[in-house]
Amino acid sequence: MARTKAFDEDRAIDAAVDCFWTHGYEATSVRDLAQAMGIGGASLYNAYGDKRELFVLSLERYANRSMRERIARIEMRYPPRQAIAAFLGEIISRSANDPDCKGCLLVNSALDVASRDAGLGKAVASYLNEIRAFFGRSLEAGRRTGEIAGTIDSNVMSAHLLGVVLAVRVLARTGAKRSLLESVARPALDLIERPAKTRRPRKRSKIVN
Amino acid sequence: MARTKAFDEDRAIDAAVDCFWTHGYEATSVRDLAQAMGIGGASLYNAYGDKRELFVLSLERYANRSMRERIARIEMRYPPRQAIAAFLGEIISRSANDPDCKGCLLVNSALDVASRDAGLGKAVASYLNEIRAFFGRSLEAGRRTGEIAGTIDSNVMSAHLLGVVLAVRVLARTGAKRSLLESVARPALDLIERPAKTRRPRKRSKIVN
DNA sequence: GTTATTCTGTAGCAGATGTTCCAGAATCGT
DNA sequence: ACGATTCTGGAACATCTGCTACAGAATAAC
Repeated sequence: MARTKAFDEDRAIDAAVDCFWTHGYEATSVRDLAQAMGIGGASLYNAYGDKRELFVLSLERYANRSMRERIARIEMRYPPRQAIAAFLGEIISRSANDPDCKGCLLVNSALDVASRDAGLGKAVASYLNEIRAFFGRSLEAGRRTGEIAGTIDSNVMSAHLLGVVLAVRVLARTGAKRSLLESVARPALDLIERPAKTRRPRKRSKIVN
Repeated sequence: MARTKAFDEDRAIDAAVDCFWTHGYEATSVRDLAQAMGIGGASLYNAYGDKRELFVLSLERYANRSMRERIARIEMRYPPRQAIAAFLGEIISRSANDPDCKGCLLVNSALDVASRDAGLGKAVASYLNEIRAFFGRSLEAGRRTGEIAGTIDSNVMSAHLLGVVLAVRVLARTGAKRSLLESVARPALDLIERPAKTRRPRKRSKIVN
């Protein structure tokens, strides 16, 4: 027994994600948001309560549609070691073909807003930890199948791989070339290749796109 | 034949650095700056011209007093491979004992402002490249002295090491624990240890503080 | 001491910020 | 058709933004 909303909430959130992603939290005004979402300011406050609450929703939406989707898709499609390479390769490709230098919303937020808002900081850290957990799972699975050397500590290496992701996304935001991004990742990929017991020609893992 | 400035320009710039460092470019207002610097708004504009110009000066000041000082000091004091370990160790220590989660002004700026201002973006990228150059020099020198394996490509590895620095500083800003930061760096440090030609017990390089 | 020049505090500008208020429009159950 | 309830556009709020105008204070050369 009430008037129905005249806008698609999902599309609206996607527009909000895009705003925050491109310009950051502080530099995105509520009016920018409302215009991009195609609604008035009153509707925004009625539907989402607050700029900050809308940002929290946007983070969650981004995590679901971008990060978690990627992890699930890759984890399903590739065996463990290739999954790691595919993940890094995809991040690098995304970052290299990123004319607006948007980078990753989660990483951007980590530096932009997480330090000033403890709650958001915890949320961001938790999202980043999901990436680390993916690497951890893949490393353990790879060790079981023998794709990955048993000498590798998956707790340590998963943190290192998360670090590679962060570094790539930071450099991408400064407009770095693809070759630099690949150099950042290359040694980490080499590390998780099964080291030959007997000397044989080093085969470099192709970065999957 | 004119009135002298009533404030210490160096101290004032340091205060500005601190503001930008803690709160970022956008979230630091000219009034915040003026108050922290202990001067009036008019003096600020008279002496530095602009908020953006003051930021450029602050970046340079920070680079000189923090990054370049560290590089010069470490490069002078340690042999190549230890210099790399010492640099990473110092970054980690700084980041672990950073109650305000300030991180690194250059890295913060890379995400905060570099994407919206091409000029600042180039400046930040250039500063970051100085870190990479330091790693490159150290790797080459280490190869000459035999501390570092000749199989290591210093162009690739220097980018990777820069990546570790970036990752540590990003994670530090989200309040990560020291153990996580050390995990991020550990595999990179292991990589630049001279690999034994004959099997012998792996010795881990201590992270120099 | 005069004078030219530079500095400094205060006040103010126009515009943007996050948020709220309110009258009216649209919907649903009855 | 009615009433209760929810949504919507626009105007308005107080505050903040970067920046400037201006009058006066402090200096250094003469």
